[in-house]
Amino acid sequence: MSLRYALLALLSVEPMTGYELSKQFGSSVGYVWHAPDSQIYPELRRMEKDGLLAGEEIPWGPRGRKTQYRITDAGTAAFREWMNSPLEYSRERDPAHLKAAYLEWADPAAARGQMLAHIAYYTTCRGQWEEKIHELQTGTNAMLNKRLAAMPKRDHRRITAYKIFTYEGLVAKAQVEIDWARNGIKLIDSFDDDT
Amino acid sequence: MSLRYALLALLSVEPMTGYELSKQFGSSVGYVWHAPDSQIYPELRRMEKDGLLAGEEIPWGPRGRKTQYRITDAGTAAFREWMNSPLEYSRERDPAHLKAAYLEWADPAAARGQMLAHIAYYTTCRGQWEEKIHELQTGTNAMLNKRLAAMPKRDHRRITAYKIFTYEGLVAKAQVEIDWARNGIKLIDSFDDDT
DNA sequence: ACAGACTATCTATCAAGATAGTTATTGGCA
DNA sequence: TGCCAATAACTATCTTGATAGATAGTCTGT
Repeated sequence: MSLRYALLALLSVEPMTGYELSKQFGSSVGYVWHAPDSQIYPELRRMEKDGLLAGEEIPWGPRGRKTQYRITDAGTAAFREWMNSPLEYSRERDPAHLKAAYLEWADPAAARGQMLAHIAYYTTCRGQWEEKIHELQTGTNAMLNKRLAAMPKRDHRRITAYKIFTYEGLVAKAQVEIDWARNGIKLIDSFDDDT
Repeated sequence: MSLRYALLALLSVEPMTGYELSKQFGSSVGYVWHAPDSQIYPELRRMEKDGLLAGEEIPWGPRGRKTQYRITDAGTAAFREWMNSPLEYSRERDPAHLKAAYLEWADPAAARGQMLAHIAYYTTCRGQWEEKIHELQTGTNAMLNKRLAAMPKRDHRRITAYKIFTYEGLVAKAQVEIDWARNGIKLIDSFDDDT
């Protein structure tokens, strides 16, 4: 159900087409929520049917046309309600840690390789998130600027701070994964040496 | 697909029935992988059909019977192969951080409540994981002792170390979430005060 | 003898997510 | 003018996961 709210979040800034939304899922919100277009288009239609969005067919060139979705009052209310309701925590499901618990089954080389891949993956994530923080701090984030333009000036600092807070949390998470995997390599090495 | 490998991991220690396995998902492995029995029973049957497990009907009381599954050589090989193959990282999907990015939409009280719930949830997790570490360190973990009994003595330290390493990673993750939410509360308070 | 908790298994349905396509138009550039 | 990348949208299938129940036998204690 979070896809629905991720879409409402984006459309709360400005109306967008399904295509534009699916692009967003590859950049901005994409860092906290990802979805392919094959999930987005049907969900948008469902949301329109539920009255959360209003779709408008707009022409695109001589023959082409596209549907731009605008959030309705009901949509805004639904989003606000979701924001005010507690989050349900679903059970842990963490393949990386599941595998780590049985690392003695892997060859030392493969185990090391997986730890390095873990480090590489989270290093990339951390880099992208740090870049986001930089954009937010320097006022060069397009989405944020659009959002701020539609909001009273006194809320600007608060809105920006929450975004930075979010990405800082993600950076910290990535850092923990990196540190953990580094310890993993040390551990693997220590047992590989004294064979 | 990880459910399959979580089951193989458990059955690599000793044969178990579907019921026993589903109990395990509520305790030991349950902390890194959870699944309801309605997923476990069909998966076990599929795995038997695929030759990874061998099921044996064993009587239980006068009329009752249960199926105990034992890992086959093909099952062991499949598990080892999974352990040696790199993990695919799926895209981020993190409702807590998604919500945090739009925290200005929530009432300060609700926002604070969610941060407190986040802290409470991860504090519970951290406690359980720390307890697991304690069990592993003091040799009081039943599953680990069974596994060690079936393994050459020289591997004992390594096997135990990997388990502890896993849970230490989980504890660190939980700690980061707790610290993050604490910062969140500070942030919310700072904006709520100067209204 | 019966209640009640626990063991054991199975089914059905639904939502969510992953994967891999198909179709068609636009707009820039060589 | 023709090619190609980008825009725009849709469809189908499959797997996974979530939720709620149905069924039946066992074991312990009163």
